[in-house]
Amino acid sequence: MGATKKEHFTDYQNHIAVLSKALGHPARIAIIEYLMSVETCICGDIVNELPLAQATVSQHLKELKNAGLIKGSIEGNAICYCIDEKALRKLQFYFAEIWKRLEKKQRNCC
Amino acid sequence: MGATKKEHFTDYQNHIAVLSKALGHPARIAIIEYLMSVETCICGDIVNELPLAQATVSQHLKELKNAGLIKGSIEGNAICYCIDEKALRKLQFYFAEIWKRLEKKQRNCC
DNA sequence: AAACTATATCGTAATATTGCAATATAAAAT
DNA sequence: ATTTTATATTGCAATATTACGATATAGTTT
Repeated sequence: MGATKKEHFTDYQNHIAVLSKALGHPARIAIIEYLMSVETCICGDIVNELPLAQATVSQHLKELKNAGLIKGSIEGNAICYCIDEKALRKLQFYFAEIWKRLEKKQRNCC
Repeated sequence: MGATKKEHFTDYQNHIAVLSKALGHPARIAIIEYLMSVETCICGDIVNELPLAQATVSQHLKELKNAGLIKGSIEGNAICYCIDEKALRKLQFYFAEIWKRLEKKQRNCC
């Protein structure tokens, strides 16, 4: 026990869960927001923007990358990280659809 | 170490992270989707809808409730769980705003 | 080449999550 | 009152996450 039973759920459910989980930490939300705030993706100093040790930030970046939320490429000395728009688009779409359905529903609820 | 350093981030970042984290498991995505699919919120048999033991489902429901994503009230013999629209609205808004900003941004990126 | 800079990885400790059997609780039905 | 039904809680094992110091890697600068 202890490991998530992914095999019982749909690919889509698992995918939304992976994306959500990756955003389930304030440091990673902060990273995404920082990446949004810089115009280009040549952004070397994410570490300096966060109140965490370099190793920790690197680990959070790795998780965001594994989930597909950011892309990284070597840019000389530094690494160029930037948002993967497709992933954020998927989340935007998912929650927009949910909201649409909730709005339509008649309110015979708690 | 090991515990999330929430105090270094904004309330909003922490809040979005809490909501995202709660959705960071396919079973909980499935629960939300099931609650959306039933018309009223008198929905007793969430356990039968999921491929997990009753205790596990109960725990996932508790987490969704703690995060504020669902509401529960006693409804005779069963418990009436239903989606807390406000929370899903917040997520919808958050990702819509992100998407808006991404669309506006000029694409001088990877 | 040696020093510097930026990032990744390793190792490890602390903590959290996941899953379930067993048990508890409490309303409903008999 | 006893049984049934629905849900919650407890206790525990397996696994995952979070955080960071130390170290590795690799490009840049001197």
